[in-house]
Formats: sequence, structure tokens, C-alpha cells
Amino acid sequence: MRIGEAATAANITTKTIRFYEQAGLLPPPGRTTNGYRSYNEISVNRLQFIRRAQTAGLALAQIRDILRMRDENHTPCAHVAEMLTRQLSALDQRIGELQALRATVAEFQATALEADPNKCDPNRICSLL
Amino acid sequence: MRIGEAATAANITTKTIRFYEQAGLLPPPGRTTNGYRSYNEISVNRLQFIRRAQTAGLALAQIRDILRMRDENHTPCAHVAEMLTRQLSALDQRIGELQALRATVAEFQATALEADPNKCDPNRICSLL
DNA sequence: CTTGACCTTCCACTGTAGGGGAAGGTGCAC
DNA sequence: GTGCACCTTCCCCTACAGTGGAAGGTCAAG
Repeated sequence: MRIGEAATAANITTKTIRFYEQAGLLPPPGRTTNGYRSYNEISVNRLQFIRRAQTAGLALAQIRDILRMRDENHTPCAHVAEMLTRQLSALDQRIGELQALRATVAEFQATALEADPNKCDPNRICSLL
Repeated sequence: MRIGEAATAANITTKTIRFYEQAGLLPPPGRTTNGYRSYNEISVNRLQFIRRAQTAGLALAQIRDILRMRDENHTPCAHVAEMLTRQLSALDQRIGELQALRATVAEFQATALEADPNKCDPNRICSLL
């Protein structure tokens, strides 16, 4: 099948497919006699796998590593499990950071709600921050 | 004072100061006869304000708006308070998204911990994803 | 007189995941 | 024979907040 059909099947754009190829996530596909890229169901599976992995928040570089292991006939399971664990930690850390930031902003805002705008110190840029 | 001293005082780099100037957060400074940028305490205060506003998670574009209001002699308090409120909503939404993503990843990981690596379906890229 | 620490401008690059659009080739239907 | 949808490569652009480096000017100390 041609790139457009593969794109529709995987629910992405042809631009994205070419980008994935150039980024090393897809092997260079076969070509028809007129030079068009030629894909099969395995290609579409691969594209759908990439989508699922992205759903898990994995970066393309990580997904590329998984696919590369798979292509070299290693079973990537252990690697994937470890990656998911690291992903969980990273998420927990990021969520923690954002919650800390939220607390800071909430504090600023509490000050803001109490402040009288008419009492702003003209020598400061903003008494709220 | 010259740019290096201002940078040290505000705990940033000279590169960053020039970048802020070019981004419209700092007015073009005075110059000494030899062309060096010349700053004073007000400049340093402004730089420190930018830092504080960044601590509150505001983007440079938002900070620039606050500074611009201030420069036009409007009191930016109300604007800032509203911005902080919006910032809180944005943070809450982002935290929610990350928590949803965390749940997804945790689910994938639970599957991973249960799975027997020897039972991987060789026709799939990875049975965990 | 030269060394070193400053400063200037300008241009390019970082990472992420693609998107926009030009210029041209291919194949089918009408 | 021409219009249309599809394909090709190529290069540039997006947001964000800077960072790196080159080429050159300035100034005080030794």
C-alpha cells in the first residue's frame, strides 16, 4: 500500500510517516517502480505501536530504542518494563514539581486577593510578585 | 554598572540580559562612551522581578505584558491577579493531565510485571504496549 | 607591549514532534 | 489532453528560553 493509505490506517499524516522514517523509527520502505514508498500491514502495526507507546508518554527516542532491540531480535520486554518504571518516576517527579509550583502561585494569589490596589508601592514593579 | 555586574547582582548571565532586552523585557539601556551597556539598581530590580515572576511559572511573554503596563504607568495589580488565577487553572489542568498519563503508564506497567517474558508473542512488537 | 578580563555584534544551535509549502513526477478518469 | 489526487525531495518554520562561538573593540595591570 502507498503512504497515504498507511497513514489513514494508522491515523496519522504522511508527513509524520516520512518524519518517523527519517528519525529512524521506520526502516526505509520498499519502493514501487515509480519511486513511491510501499508499505504493508507490518508497517501499519509498527505505526500503531508507536502511537500506543506515545500514549504511555514515551519519547520517540525511547520508542526508537525499543524498536531497534526488536529489530535485532532481542525481546525488548525487560527493557520496556524498566522504561515504564522510569517513566513512572519521571512523571511522579514532574507532578511533584508542578504541585510545588502551584503552591507558590497560590500563595502569590492569596497575597493578591488581600492586597489593596491603591496601596501599591510605586517604587516596586508589582507588590504582588 | 556594566552588564557583567548587573548579571551577577541578578544571578543570571550576560547572555540572558541581552536576550531579555531583545525580547522587550528590558528597555534599551544607556551606553558608556565606548558603547558598553550601562545599568543601575532599577535595572537590577527589574531583572529580579522577572526572576520572581518566572518562579510563579509565568512565561516571558506574560511578564513582558506586566512590565509594559507598568512602564505605561498603569498599575498592573489587577492584571497580575487575574494572570495568577489563570496560571492556577492552567497548572491544575496540566497536573490533571499528567496524573491521567501516570494512570495509563501504571496500567501498562502492571501488565508488564505480570507478563512472562517467555510468552511474548513474536508477531507483536511488544506485548506490553 | 602584551596579557587578560571585559565588552560589542551577529549568526547559529539546542530539544520535541512534526507542519507548510514549493517544484516537479505519476497515473487514472473524463 | 487535461484535470485531479497522489506521490517525490527539499528547505524552512513553529514554540520556549536561552546557549555557544566567532570576530573584533576596550581598558587597566604588569
